[in-house]
Amino acid sequence: MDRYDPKTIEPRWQKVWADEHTWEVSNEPGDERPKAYVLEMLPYPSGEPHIGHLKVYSVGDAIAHHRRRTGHRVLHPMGYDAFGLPAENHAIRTGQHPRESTEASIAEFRKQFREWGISIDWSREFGTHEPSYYRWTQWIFLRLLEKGLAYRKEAAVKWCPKDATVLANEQVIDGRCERCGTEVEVRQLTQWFFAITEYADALLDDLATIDWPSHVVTMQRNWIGRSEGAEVVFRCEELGTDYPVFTTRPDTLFGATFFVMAPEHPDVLRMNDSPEVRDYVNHALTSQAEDRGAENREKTGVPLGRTVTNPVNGEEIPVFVADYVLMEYGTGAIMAVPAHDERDHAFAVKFGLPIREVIGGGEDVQAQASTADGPMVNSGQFDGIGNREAFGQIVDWLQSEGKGEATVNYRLRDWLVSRQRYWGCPIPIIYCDICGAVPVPEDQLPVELPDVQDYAPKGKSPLAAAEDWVATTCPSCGGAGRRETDTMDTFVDSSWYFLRYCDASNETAPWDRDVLDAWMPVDQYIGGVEHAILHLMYARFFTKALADLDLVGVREPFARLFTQGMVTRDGAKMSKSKGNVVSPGAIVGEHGADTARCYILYVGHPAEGGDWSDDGIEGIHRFLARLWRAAAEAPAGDADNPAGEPTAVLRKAHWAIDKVSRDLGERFATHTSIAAVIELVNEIYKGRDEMSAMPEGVSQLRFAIATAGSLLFPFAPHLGAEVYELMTGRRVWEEPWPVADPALLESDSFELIVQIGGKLRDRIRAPAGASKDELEQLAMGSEKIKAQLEGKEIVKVVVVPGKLVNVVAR
RNA sequence: GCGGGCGUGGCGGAACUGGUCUACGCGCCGGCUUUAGGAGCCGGUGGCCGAAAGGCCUUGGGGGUUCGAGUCCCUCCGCCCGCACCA
Repeated sequence: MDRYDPKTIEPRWQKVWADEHTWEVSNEPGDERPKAYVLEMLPYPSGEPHIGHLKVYSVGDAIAHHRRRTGHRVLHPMGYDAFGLPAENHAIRTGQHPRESTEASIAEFRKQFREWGISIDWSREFGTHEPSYYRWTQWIFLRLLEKGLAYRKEAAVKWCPKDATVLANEQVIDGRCERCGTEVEVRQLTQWFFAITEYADALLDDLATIDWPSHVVTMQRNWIGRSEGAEVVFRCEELGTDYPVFTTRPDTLFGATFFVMAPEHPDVLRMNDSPEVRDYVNHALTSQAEDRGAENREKTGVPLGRTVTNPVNGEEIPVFVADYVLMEYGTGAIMAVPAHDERDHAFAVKFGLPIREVIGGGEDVQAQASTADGPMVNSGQFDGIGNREAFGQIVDWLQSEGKGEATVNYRLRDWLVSRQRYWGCPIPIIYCDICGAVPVPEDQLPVELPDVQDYAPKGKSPLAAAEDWVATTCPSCGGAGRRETDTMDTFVDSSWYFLRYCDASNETAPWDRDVLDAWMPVDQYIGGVEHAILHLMYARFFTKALADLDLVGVREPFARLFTQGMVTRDGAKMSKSKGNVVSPGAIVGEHGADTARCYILYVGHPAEGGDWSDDGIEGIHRFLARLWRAAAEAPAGDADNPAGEPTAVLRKAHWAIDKVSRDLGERFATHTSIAAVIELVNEIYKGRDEMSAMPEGVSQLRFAIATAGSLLFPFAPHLGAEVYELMTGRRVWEEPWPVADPALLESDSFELIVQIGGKLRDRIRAPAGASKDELEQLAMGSEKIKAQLEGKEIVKVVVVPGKLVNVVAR
């Protein structure tokens, strides 16, 4: 009883919250409080939680508690993104079923979350690998299929040879597999896709309707990569074929002096299949991303000995194959305008091709491509018109001639969702020789994942080995059928989990529409920036598609997003190879959950990376111990009615209420919130003897201690609850968030800064609430000021009430 | 290269609409307490000069706006993050 001991305090409160189901919220109508859906990104359960988990759930929990205590009905659930490669790779090494290792890990996560005292509604918990969940993942897949948003096609796709599976474009970083870093290959395969590109404009436009960090918005905007321009048809008379190109600069059409095709373009060899061309194409196809993508790389290419016709002036221009043109973007062929495009300029210089300026007033285009605006030149009927206007006029003219039209191009590709892996959600499709790809009927869902002996990928899904499972009957004709053996990308699982939480135990539907609409959207989403494109784009796409299917009532899933920074240790990134990993389990075991949670929120603004140092955590522990001791040793009294003249500690308590409310409610500044409570506790310590000596001081002291516990509760829930109960006998989470008394925020006097010409000359006490005139008189009455102003002419006097008086003199 | 962010003590970092720069913590120094402690408590701590009072300087460098700039503007330097031959 004489020492702060988290080992006894923390389990006691955890038991109260578990026994009373304190954090569960009902879906039944009748609760009139406004709703707040606070959600942290669900963890991927692998091994034990790491320090990043401690951080994200500490931040989210603080927000959830704050919302509850400001009168909201808070949904704060938890689940596990359980399918995925690491568990499967572990299975390949050890033979242990991925379900076993995953569920062991889930059990560990759950245990630690409870030990951390995170306020989760456990009644809504699930893992995405449970048939009762993925049944609905499959159900949604079939809805998308019906709507034409899921489809199967043969395409050149990215293949990771190490993981032996295809990858989505978003999972390829600099030509390498996002997971294992292996360079990806391109393969021609028939795969399942989701038509996310149909939502490209909506995904772009609706960014304006959500409150997200600007860098995430920018990343999504870049990824979607919308460009407005025109498709223009160049005809090759010799082959009798039209070649459309996409350009964002139709105003430069008259400056096109050659034409370039990507090496992958299917017509390259039709144009010219000489050994030289074949060599170039083969070389370009085999040399992969790393050198092809290299910046400012020397341009290479081969002339194809053919020409195409420029539709605006009938000019015949030569055709080249060159690897600076990408097959994936636009049409895989371009019109080259060396005067106004840097890349084309470099190519023209190297191959001695003409450079014709078509927009005047720019730089010397023979030396350098100009991108400046100006009047059109060398452009026939368009000469003299400003290029911006000419843009539209040329498009109109092309359209009327049937040689082109205005189009929009996107960088975004459809989402490839097939994976040739075991540990994922089976795709609910049956192939039949007669009926083709047939959806599994709804009443046969879920298509459960069968057990297999060997998880190792062999270029086809390990599921193919489960022959009893694969062989089935066609739901359409009753003949022999074979199940799809690919599984879905795990990002599909996490693209709708936030919807399932709303109605997690519904067995007849993924959710009830009324229940869903009552909770959605997520009001505050919290997670790492690493998902800025992948998860956050896919989840937005799902929400929009489901809205169009009339299954959800919102078009954006996450109204407000907060991205937290990475935790480093002593300035370095934590990694197993460096051996500098801090395990939350160890820290919590040593210092207690409250200390660990407060420290991680205290080391810096949560949006930025915090630096963990083992020395620093002692300071927080000391502070918590001081607060506990203050409560344990406080003289008896009444904490609710602080009577008498306000003492310094009472003012400090109100100041802390004001500060923490603002920081936690609006600025997410948990570190300065905790600093404010530390200051309050220091104030309590400083004056506790004299205050306890006077009767009204006791109640003010106890009020201040209770306030500290109350304000600390979102960050250190166990100690906050303990201290508050010691002072008031009540449960802090059932109490409203305290409101600062404005009258006590300011003291009755303050230190007035008196400056002459912006330089500090004197400090004097001034009464709070004094008028500008009174402050000015007071300042001018100061002996020091009088002395220094002697013989000078006062030009003007600036008065900032509550702060300073500045005299400008000459 | 393009877009965005940042630069404050020995360290992590505060500073709301321009108004006492360095809150809070770590570290360090001094003291108290303890059988002892790497435990606890109290005090001090931006730099330079000074016994002190006090003075001068200080938010990456330079310039500007202002009575007043960490904060706003220009410029240079440095770091971080995204995008990167996207036509």
